[in-house]
Amino acid sequence: MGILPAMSLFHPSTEQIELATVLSVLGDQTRLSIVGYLARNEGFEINCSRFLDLGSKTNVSYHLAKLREAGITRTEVRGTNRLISLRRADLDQRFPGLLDSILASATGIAFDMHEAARAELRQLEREGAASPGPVG
Amino acid sequence: MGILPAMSLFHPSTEQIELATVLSVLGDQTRLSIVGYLARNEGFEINCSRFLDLGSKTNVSYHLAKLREAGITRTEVRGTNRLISLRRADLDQRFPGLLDSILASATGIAFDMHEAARAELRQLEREGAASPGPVG
DNA sequence: TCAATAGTTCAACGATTGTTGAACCAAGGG
DNA sequence: CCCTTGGTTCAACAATCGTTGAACTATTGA
Repeated sequence: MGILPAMSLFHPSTEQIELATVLSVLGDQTRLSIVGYLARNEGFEINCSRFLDLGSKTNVSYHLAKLREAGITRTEVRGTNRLISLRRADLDQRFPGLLDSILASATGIAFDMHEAARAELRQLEREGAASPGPVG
Repeated sequence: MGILPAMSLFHPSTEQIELATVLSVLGDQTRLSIVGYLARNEGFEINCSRFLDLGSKTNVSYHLAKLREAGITRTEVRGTNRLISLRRADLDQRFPGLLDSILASATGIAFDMHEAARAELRQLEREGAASPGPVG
């Protein structure tokens, strides 16, 4: 329908991010786990499959869409896969201190994705061309 | 049925308060309004009827129960009515900074209960026996 | 004692949520 | 070119949510 070059995904602008929406979207263990993982791995390129042990492929897709539509994460299309990142700056600007206090409160929850995965991630970053610097 | 002196309402202990529950319960405009009002009126005796312009009696009762069961508010039975208060100390202990950042982020929302009501409240506090000091 | 007051419980409802499998689509790599 | 890989869309589902009016309970005050 659209004549847009590469159908990009919807992201609310910073101003459009709603507190009640952010809170209700974050009021879910799975999503909290995803956000916690993203927070501890900022600067790395995280794609959807990284969260497959939190649910089925469909399910992860569902939760990531919720996070994106709420303005909590950004999803950039990179070839055949999506890179997910926290919209930390935007959230900090809109709701100062909120994300940090939530992340701090969330420590010790199940988003402690098995170390195997994290090690593998580092390994991939190392041997892949990508540097661990900020995405984009 | 119970042999308890005065069937008190259920309140989770501080340790039992769950982050995801708090966030999802606060992810609702009506509840956010209630909590905002309670925060700006700490020390005053607030009863359920104070929130009647946010919904029907049944509805307010429903939301207040949600807040209480999540550990966000405390409800004490005082004669024929209930006094509602924020469990600020408990929340601060469990999730430091969280409540404050939410309240700060929530400013400017509809929980700006018409000034008439606030004036009336002060009036009642003044002419009633109760002092405006901390409840309890 | 009787009635008013403050609030809860109940049953019902339509709407939204989280989850799933099957089908689908869009790049890239052999 | 075909097929694999990474991810979305769809239809369906059971479960929970927010809302309502009617009935109910409990306490207080005349």
